[in-house]
Amino acid sequence: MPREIDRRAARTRRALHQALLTLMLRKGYEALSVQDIIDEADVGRSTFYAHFTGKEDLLRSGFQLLREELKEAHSAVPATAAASHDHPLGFSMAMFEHAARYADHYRTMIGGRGGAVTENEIRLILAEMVRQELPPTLEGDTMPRDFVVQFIVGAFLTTLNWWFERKPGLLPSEVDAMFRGLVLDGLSPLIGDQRR
Amino acid sequence: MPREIDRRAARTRRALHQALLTLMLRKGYEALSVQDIIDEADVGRSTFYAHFTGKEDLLRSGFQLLREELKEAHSAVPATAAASHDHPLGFSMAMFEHAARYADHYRTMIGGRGGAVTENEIRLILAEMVRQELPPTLEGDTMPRDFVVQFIVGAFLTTLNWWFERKPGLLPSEVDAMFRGLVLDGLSPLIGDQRR
DNA sequence: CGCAATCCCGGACAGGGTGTCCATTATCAT
DNA sequence: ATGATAATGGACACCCTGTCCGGGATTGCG
Repeated sequence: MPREIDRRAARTRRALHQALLTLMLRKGYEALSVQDIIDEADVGRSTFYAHFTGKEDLLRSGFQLLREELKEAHSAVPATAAASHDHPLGFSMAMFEHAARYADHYRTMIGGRGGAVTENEIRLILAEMVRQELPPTLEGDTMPRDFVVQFIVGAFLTTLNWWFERKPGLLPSEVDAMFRGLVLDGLSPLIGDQRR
Repeated sequence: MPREIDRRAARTRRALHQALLTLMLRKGYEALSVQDIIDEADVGRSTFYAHFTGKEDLLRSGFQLLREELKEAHSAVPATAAASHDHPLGFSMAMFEHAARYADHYRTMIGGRGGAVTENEIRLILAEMVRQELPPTLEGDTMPRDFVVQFIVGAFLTTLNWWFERKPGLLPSEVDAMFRGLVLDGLSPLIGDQRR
């Protein structure tokens, strides 16, 4: 059974993650200090460093959580009409569907001001996820693969930002269709154009 | 005529810009302190703050220079075979040709380790440049335009990185052709597919 | 109950970076 | 020569980082 004493530590970690999210939404990532975070989380300074080595460690750890949550969501709610499992871009589709559904969650990380590090961080994480889930049978050369990943991530972030800032009225399903269209239209000439 | 006294100030600024580039290539941007920069440039602390408000100010200013240099290069050496002036993506093409020719210069900013801030900074600058030079007559809706910009910037950075890290033997002209192919193939379905 | 393990806390510390101010010196224009 | 503009070193107050330690609180277990 999970020992109570572990749960205490877990709760502290969760409090810190939550504090980071809250503050990022308000001030952005760059402007944040460890001081701010532990104040928000109401946690001692020493305690923070007992769990994480620094600010970026906390951030990475947070992304790790999001990532696991994402993969789980993808395999758990398997076959959406469009984001089928066997489509080569299925995972990316599912990823965006997830983002569209939990938009607030994503807005925290993408929309927050001063997100220089944050946005690049997100980009890297997303890219890694997309790359890992891309079927290895796309093309021979390595360049197209890298580019496909970049393309998807770009479409992902651009579409979300566009939604948040320009067309907040749209429904998740509409934005989702937009994303799908962009990816398919733009990517078809670059990959084998399988099914479509 | 330009007063000698102004030139002195200009030389100081140039020294600082140069120092920043040199150090970025060696240590990346994040790890840099103002101290390092003024040491490298052999300039007093107070002098630095007399010209710039801080590290990022210096960086921005450096990008500003690059940007002017770029626009000048584009209009001065007008009609390359491929990057014609009247093609809707002409400026982007010229931009990449420039990057391919002065690869070392770009490698400094893109390749340097720890380039989190840097890379996002570059992304923003490039995006702004591309956006401004895109003909306003691409599509009606605003979304495709944002996306086209993102697409181009993504292709730009991805291709350069791929070149630097994976295929350093290729000639600038070959990489250039690759970039052009990617952009045209990927973008044709999204814009009016003009000429091609 | 009592002991040990585990976690959390506050405070203190050295080290380094930042941005500002000022008095002083060097360089240039006329 | 003289006033204007630049550059300088140094000092200062402030904030942030990581680390360390002693003590207090909670939990697991005999």
